[in-house]
Amino acid sequence: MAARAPMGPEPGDTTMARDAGLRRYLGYYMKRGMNVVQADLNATLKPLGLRMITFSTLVVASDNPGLRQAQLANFLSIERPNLVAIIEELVQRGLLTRERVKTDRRAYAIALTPEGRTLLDKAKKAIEAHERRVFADFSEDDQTHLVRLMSKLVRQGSGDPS
Amino acid sequence: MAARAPMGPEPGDTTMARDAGLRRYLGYYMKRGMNVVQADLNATLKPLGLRMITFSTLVVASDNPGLRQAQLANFLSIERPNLVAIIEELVQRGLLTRERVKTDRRAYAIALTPEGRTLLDKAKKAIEAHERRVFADFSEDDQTHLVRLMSKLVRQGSGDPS
DNA sequence: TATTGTTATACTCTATAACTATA
DNA sequence: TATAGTTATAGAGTATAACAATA
Repeated sequence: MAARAPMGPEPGDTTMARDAGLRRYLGYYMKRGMNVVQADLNATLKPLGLRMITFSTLVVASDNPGLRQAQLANFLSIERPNLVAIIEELVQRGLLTRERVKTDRRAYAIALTPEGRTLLDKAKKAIEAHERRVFADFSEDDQTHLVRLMSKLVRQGSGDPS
Repeated sequence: MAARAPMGPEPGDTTMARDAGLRRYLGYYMKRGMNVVQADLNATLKPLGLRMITFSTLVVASDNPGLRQAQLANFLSIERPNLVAIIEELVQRGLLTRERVKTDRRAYAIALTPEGRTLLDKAKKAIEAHERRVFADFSEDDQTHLVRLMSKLVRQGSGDPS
């Protein structure tokens, strides 16, 4: 490394600033916090061959047996076209069934197979361990606060004045 | 729509569950909150021709004049290859300069142009309005809590026991 | 040998338009 | 005409390997 110049910062001098300018924004803190959660979540699900969206799909399909894809996409807040490959993957792996609805032959009813149930149970345990790990420093109050604050954001985003 | 069957839920019945199974996870609340913030942030920056990453790049470059790309990528928590196109875009638009470092001819020193400064000032004002809008329901205490909780996550993610 | 910036590449996530078959 | 699922496509975001120039 070159010797320090006798006066003033040399190019690339980083005596302090770094990301200080970004720490003025609440959104920056949220992004960094979310990155930590998401990285650990992905690492948690990887050994099970799942991602966040496939895990969520199994959870919602499990809670709403017989759901149609359009409704499933709606509950998952993703576009219908993007759900197609996800469903296809889970059906191919024998985790979901996709059966024609008798009363509407356009639609498919989605449901978990026994194998899907088994994997989902395992994944839920892994996710619960993941949350205990990532939110280890969170008191009960912290957790309540987090849910309250995030819910405020979601209400704000939906234009709901309640 | 078909008449309701006399007993039991028909396929696709959604009398209650929806995403209830996901609401057991703190990460789900964070994801949904983050989605609201990010959607409004992107809409805010779009008229200025900026994205979250280009805005952040201008902020950090502004606070650390003469920074090298590798350091910049480090501060922005992105991989060096992914910064190349971002810098190139901002240089092409006349917002950044990229000059060879005299003492190390491998490296470039990044700095804002006057045009970059002007746009950044405008973007900062837009982002501040965005944060007032999105976090409108947040009290001072809420904001303090949010920063504290997110910082706990970041410490957890970095393995920092402090 | 190691580092800076770069190229090439690939995978995920997301969004839209348009098609088909049904309703 | 409208809806369910699908196809094709395109844009971001992110990650890794490998190269040329320089240290």
